Amino acid sequence: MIGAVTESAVDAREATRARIEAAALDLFTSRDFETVTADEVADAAGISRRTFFRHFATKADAVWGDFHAHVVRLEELLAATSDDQPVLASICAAYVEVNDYPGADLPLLRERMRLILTEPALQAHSQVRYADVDQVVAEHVARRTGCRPESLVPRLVALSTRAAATTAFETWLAGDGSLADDLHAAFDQLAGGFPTLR
Amino acid sequence: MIGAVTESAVDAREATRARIEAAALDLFTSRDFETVTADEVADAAGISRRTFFRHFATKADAVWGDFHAHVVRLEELLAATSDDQPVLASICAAYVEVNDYPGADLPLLRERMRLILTEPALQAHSQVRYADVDQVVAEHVARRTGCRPESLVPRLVALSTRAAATTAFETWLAGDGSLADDLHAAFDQLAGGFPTLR
DNA sequence: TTGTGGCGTGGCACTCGGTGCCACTAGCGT
DNA sequence: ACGCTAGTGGCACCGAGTGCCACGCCACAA
Repeated sequence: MIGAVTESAVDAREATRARIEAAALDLFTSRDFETVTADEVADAAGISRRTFFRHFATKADAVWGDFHAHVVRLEELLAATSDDQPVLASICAAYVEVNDYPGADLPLLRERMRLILTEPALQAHSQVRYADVDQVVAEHVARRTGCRPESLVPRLVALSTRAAATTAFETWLAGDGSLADDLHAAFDQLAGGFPTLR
Repeated sequence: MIGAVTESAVDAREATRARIEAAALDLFTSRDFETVTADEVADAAGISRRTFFRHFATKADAVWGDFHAHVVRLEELLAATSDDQPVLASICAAYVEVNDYPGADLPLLRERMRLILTEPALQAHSQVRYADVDQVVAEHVARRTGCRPESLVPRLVALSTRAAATTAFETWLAGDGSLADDLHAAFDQLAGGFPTLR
């Protein structure tokens, strides 16, 4: 193994980060998000309050794993799509792929999403995180359609596909099907202009 | 003037509320939202910090006028729509109607929306306010389609029409056309399943 | 072995948003 | 004149987040 010693520092940092994340999710699940203080999470993770905020800029951020990595991955998936595929289909496929978790991680994902979608403070915070996703999607649409990312169609596609993804998460949480199926169902409705509404 | 005396109490309350709102919008416009403290807004409005938080639960709430009234009005407009009209058309019409401001108020609306759409803290806060709108729209769609408001189509229509409205506000802010036109353009794209994307 | 420099950490003090509590005052009806 | 009510200001408090400093640990060089 190369540099096993030098890795230890990084590993330790990642380990504490994971401990904080686990402790936070645990506490936020057993009680309301707002009633849990940062001190309590820090105590449960065995670190100081100050260190908690060195690992996570916000109490809310402890709920989102490494979300930035997901955004980057989504960007790569979109960049790799073929131009033959319809734009909406490429976005749907990318959303499905980036949310393709191994079965063992699904309970964790459920809890995360339940918190984000139901706790008001987290729901508010999500808007800021999702803004990055919107920008990535809008740039992809702009690339495909040849217009600016800030113009109507790219922005609308970005926001409404995210609406589809959010709705899919809602129905996934309420039921017991697969997330991929729910995503496809929502995207089909959207791409078809809501056929069931005449 | 009729009842000038008895009205004075209510009028005074509404007047201070309006003063706070004006002072807040003024300060948030001239500087960043986050750098303006509640104390400064209170001082500018000639009231105490404590009183500020009696009129507005949150610093962010001072930016939104009487938003609850708008939600109620939207609900009434949706309830009054004819069943002959396609669902999306009725929602579009309601959005257009509820955002039909007199020309003199447009600069104010522009400033409000610019803040809400660009300042991260306000963008996050907006999610909580818009959740009420989503619920009202979802219930309307549920009424029209005969399914539960929490099911896929009502929720997706609610979230994606709000996405359309948000996008319309973005393009309206960037350009110099009418808000109604931008709303119609966005809703047309959405209802047509994004025809320009093949 | 002995520096020495970097990095993660803990503790402290501070700002600011938001809340509960109490006391004061002005207007109103009796 | 009396009490009632509603709006207000002041105060103390909590919790999120930040800047600062000092400590300890580990790698690396002499």
